[in-house]
Amino acid sequence: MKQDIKVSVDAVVFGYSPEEGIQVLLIKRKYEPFQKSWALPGGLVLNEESLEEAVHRELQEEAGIDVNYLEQLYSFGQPARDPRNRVISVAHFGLVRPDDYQLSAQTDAEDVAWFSIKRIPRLAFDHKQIIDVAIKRLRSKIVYEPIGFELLDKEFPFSDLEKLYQVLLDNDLDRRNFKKRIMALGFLEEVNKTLQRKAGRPAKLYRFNKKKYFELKERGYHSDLFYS
Amino acid sequence: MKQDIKVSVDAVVFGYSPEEGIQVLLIKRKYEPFQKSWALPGGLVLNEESLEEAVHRELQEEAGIDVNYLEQLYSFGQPARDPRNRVISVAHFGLVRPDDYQLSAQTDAEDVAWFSIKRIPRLAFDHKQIIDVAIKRLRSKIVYEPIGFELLDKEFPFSDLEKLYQVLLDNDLDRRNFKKRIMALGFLEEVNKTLQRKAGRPAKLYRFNKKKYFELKERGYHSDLFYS
DNA sequence: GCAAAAGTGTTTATCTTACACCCATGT
DNA sequence: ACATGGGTGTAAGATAAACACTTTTGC
Repeated sequence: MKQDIKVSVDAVVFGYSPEEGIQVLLIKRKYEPFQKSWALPGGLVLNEESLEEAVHRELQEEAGIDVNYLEQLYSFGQPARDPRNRVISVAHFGLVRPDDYQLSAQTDAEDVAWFSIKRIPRLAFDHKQIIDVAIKRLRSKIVYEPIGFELLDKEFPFSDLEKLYQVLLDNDLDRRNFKKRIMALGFLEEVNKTLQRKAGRPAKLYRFNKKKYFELKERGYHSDLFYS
Repeated sequence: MKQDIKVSVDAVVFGYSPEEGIQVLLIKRKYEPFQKSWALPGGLVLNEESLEEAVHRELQEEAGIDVNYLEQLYSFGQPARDPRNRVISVAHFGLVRPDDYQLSAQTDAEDVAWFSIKRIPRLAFDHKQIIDVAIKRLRSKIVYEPIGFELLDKEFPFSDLEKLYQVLLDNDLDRRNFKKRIMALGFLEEVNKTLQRKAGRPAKLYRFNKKKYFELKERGYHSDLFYS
């Protein structure tokens, strides 16, 4: 009757680009079970490392990336979720700017790639479910915490932010009202540059001032970004 | 280098009474480590049971109660949180009407009791931290989901709900505005009874209509109970 | 000069807040 | 009759929503 359960971590890492929308990072498994299936990066926790450390290590080992935002998502522990042994997975949720890294399959993975969340292949284990939970978390979190910025370039045109919110919340939002609301929050600042991506008028660039955000937050200031 | 980590569940079960405020269920440990310390009910997950089942079982075994609301809270996995082996605890968050049960220490616990969250004794392991996270979750969740009703009698005077929200959010709320908002949500219904607890005019009793709530929720209806 | 994307204010409607007195009961 | 807790509406202020034309660039 001795307990025989293993503990792993998995990471749902989201990226974004105005062309591809929201993407998720997947690896192709090198070994059984689910050999050659796409799956979330992750693996067993080592005896001496924290859960977070395990996630960072696995992301490094399997995909060669380093997220700039990470939080715990949920622990998945159904007895039958792994066909071999019982494995409880502490799933995490991460955000990264895809352009910051060149993906490279490392030791444990045969391949790594970004997939649009609209076209996710069949996945190993219960990883599809985990992604669904993560997407829900992303959608709900983005309305009350400024995590969207972690997905955009450090300096970005305002329209990127607009598109990100539209893609995530898929409601048409009024550009003028959106800008008013965001600017009223007080932590977005204009940098003195412009960017032109294709045609059209060049866009001013903006930057998320994280320090200012935390100052405002400290002062008991609270405001949802959107109520809709 | 084989993984040597155990998996446990712990439960932060909240109760409420208008006199005592928010209370948390604790047990006094029978065995080492932390023998005779107060601690959260919980214990190792069995090989064949789900995490939720483990929580229900432990609550039954240690305190003789059955919660009517339960959700996963967070997994605590710092390598040093248990002095013996490494144990990862999947903490849960539960709500119960204290009057529904007579607490009774069972096999693994020497004692069980409710403690006001204002007077929590020194606890075993990192359980104080876990409770802090749970309180935060309770406070934040009660503003956007009607979980408060799980803490009140099935039929309750409106003032109980008022007091619950005041205690939790500790802001003075306007009784008239509060009632308007709650009633506008459309899932609280008057039952045709009154209750008199001490002096004063007898209070009408109300009931949370869970079915109506889920109907409204299905229809894409969303509304925060409070923004403050 | 026209297509493409960025930039920008005002008015109206809705929602939130502030506020105070009367009612029904027990003692 | 008074103390205790329960019940109730309205007006002012704040916030969100609706709405469309001009600007700057590349081709």
